[in-house]
Amino acid sequence: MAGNETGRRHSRDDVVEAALRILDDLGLPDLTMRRLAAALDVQPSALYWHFPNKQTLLAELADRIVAARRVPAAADPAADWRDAVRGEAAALRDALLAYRDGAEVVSSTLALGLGSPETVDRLARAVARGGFDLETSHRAATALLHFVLGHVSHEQQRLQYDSLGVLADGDRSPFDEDDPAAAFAFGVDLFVGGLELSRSRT
Amino acid sequence: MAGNETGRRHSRDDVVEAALRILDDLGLPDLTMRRLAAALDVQPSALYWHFPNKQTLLAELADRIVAARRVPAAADPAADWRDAVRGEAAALRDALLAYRDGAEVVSSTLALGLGSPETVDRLARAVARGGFDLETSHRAATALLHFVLGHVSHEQQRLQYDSLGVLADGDRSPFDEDDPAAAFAFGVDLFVGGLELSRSRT
DNA sequence: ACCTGAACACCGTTCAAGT
DNA sequence: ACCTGAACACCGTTCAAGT
Repeated sequence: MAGNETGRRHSRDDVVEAALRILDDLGLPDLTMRRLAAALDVQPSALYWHFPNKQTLLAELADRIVAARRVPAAADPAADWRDAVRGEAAALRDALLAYRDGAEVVSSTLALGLGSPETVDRLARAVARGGFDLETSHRAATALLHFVLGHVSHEQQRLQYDSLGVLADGDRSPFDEDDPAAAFAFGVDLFVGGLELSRSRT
Repeated sequence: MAGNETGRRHSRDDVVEAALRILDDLGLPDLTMRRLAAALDVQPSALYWHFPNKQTLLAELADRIVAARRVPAAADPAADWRDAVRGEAAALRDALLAYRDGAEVVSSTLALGLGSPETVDRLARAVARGGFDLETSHRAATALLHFVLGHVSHEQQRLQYDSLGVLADGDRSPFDEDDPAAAFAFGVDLFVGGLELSRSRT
């Protein structure tokens, strides 16, 4: 149950893996230091030998979640920059969806300035292949990232509600979306289109 | 200190106003039911006569924060739809910035499906003035809303860091932005441009 | 209509001490 | 190198009872 069958003590990696398991099984609100410690059969204080605090642990989880994303086929340097941007965005969405509450975990550590800048950098590089300057690429990338995180957070929240059966049929807010993948693609295309237009105007 | 100088007991409105004061003075993490009760000179349990739980209280705060936004001059039905969208987005940003952690409060209640759909509806109506169908307007509005909330959350997070003096000079991540208002306008224009392009293609 | 008092079941974090 | 034991200073929420 503790992910370590030999009687040995835990590594930092054991802690992270147990945390990811709790996150995926129970969700972010139930990922507490005390529950994590119990899953590892140690006292809560033992976790503070591996991580200075919970935020740092969450940042590590966020990094692993986004690092697990596939490299899009559109990363092919010969591919059109629009497809590169679409591919990066889709890969990011998939990675966030791979863990329960993944978008929230990544959002929170991003807001705190923790976590690596890799995520926004990759998006910015895809945009830059359209010939945009650094600042434009960067601004577009952060705007797109905000959309992706907001969209997937919302998507995952609905998953939870639906599984809890909280919503009576037809009790859904108009803010909800029947086809999340299509709504996502539409949003991404809005960005791509906006960039395209801004270029054709210079 | 309790906002009620007569010896009378508190109304639901008193509770909300005290909560908004704590939010603005101390921030969302310090807005606890116990602290709120102390500010009103009542026991924590007293709050549960006015609100069933903390989430409902936060939803009320979120509604008040967004309801306080000015109606943009561009709401003039004769104005260009692009300016209407820009105006709504800017008014929303201003409203969120008016309270400490305003964007986070609104985000959290939006994600939970609480709070009124007014916010996304207003944006959707502005978009619809460009002649887009209902679904397109709605999708564009939610995408734009996600950008606005993500952007302002990040902006407010940085305000907090700066005021705490946590960041050594030049220690800022490339995800940060020197001119938030310009970056915001750029992001909004990306949306507007994308919509414009999508229309010119039909 | 609005609140008290007391309790329940939790949190994250620190720190001296142990092996 | 990794963990225990005990504590500190908190949380949100419930519920019977009071005025």
